[in-house]
Amino acid sequence: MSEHEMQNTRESILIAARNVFVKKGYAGARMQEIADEAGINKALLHYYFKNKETLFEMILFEALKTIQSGILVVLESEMDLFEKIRFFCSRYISFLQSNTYLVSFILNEINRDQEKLVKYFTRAGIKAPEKLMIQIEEETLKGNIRKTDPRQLVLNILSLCIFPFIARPIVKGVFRIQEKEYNELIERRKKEVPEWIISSLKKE
Amino acid sequence: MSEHEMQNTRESILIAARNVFVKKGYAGARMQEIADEAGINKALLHYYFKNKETLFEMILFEALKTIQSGILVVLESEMDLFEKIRFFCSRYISFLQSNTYLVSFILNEINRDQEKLVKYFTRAGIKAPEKLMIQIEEETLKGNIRKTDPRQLVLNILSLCIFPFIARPIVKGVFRIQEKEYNELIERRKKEVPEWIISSLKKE
DNA sequence: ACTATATTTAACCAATTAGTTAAACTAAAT
DNA sequence: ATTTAGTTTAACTAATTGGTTAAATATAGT
Repeated sequence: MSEHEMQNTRESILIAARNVFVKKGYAGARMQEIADEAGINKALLHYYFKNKETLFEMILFEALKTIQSGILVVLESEMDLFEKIRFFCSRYISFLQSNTYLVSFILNEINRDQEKLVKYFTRAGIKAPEKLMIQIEEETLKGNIRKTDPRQLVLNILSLCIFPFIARPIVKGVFRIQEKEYNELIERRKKEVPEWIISSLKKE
Repeated sequence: MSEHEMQNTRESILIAARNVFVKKGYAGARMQEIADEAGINKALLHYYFKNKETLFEMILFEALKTIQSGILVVLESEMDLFEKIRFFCSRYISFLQSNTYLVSFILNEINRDQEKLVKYFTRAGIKAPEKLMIQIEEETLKGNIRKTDPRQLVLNILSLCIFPFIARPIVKGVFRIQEKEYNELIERRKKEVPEWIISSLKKE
């Protein structure tokens, strides 16, 4: 087998495992099911990953690095405040659209070992967005925006971007929205979320 | 044993189970651990609840009914729009403050059996808030508020109220916020969330 | 006192499951 | 041709776990 095919196998295991972990959570996931979904057998699965825990942790760590390098970096960039909010929200939602597993994967384990989870966050380079928070304080001082706790603003942005992905199955069920329509609804939020945020910042 | 003590045992099992399910999820929860946490033995646990699944479903159903009767009813009341938004947000956050287990409990199983979960929601009487959505449409038509998709507004309210409870451990960890301070931060949101929502509704 | 029910103890079973092992097979690389 | 590494098959083990059972004990209501 070529090194290329080896990468293929490895990759298909990671994707399979990711899917199973998302659907079943860590405790509910079965190594056999992961092997099946990857189209291989259990022996080979253990040949690549020595056990369930390291497999899980590798995926988690990859996921966090993806989040960090894929979007959170935007928060430290040099744009002005409103531009940054618009860019970030839109890009964050796009990012979650093409990485739907991410939220569920992390959410599933959020109550399991919180300390460990936070350690992984920091090890993946995820930290409070200092640059953005300073910008907010500056604009507040200049009187350009309403007096705002930067942490609340960040929390609001994250809430509005992420929650619709978390609550998707419930909202779809309760509001009787089809998958396609729900996706369109999310699509519109790329433009709307930043405007809602900004209108809450503007002085009345 | 009196009927009262019997109720006590039953109740302590439900609370114990709830805690264990929140921390470990359905698959990760152990009947032995639930028994231990309830201060009884496994035999007695099965004497009260015939198996893990029914125990879990009873708790889930109770939780959903609590949400429905505790807060969602507000959405169907006769208040005017802004008043309703203020009342609802504040009350929802209060409710989650005193029922912290609720969000985690539901979240843990959201990817497990989505159809079943939605069935439970409807059986608990949880449905789209027609009254509120009509109010929004009316106010939009009257030109009192910006043109707004009612479903987006509901989603925004839920996002801003619920997400801080979901993301608590991560936000605390990443922003280095202590439990007490985080609670104060949430406390402030009771007044602030509705104002953010309302300012996003007002015409510029 | 008698009954019915709550509770404990302790052993047990059957099924599941993470992980192991060893032998055989395949195919690329040298 | 030989080596090396990926892969399969198939059986196995050791531990865990949901659930059961039966006998003994406790206790409240009658």
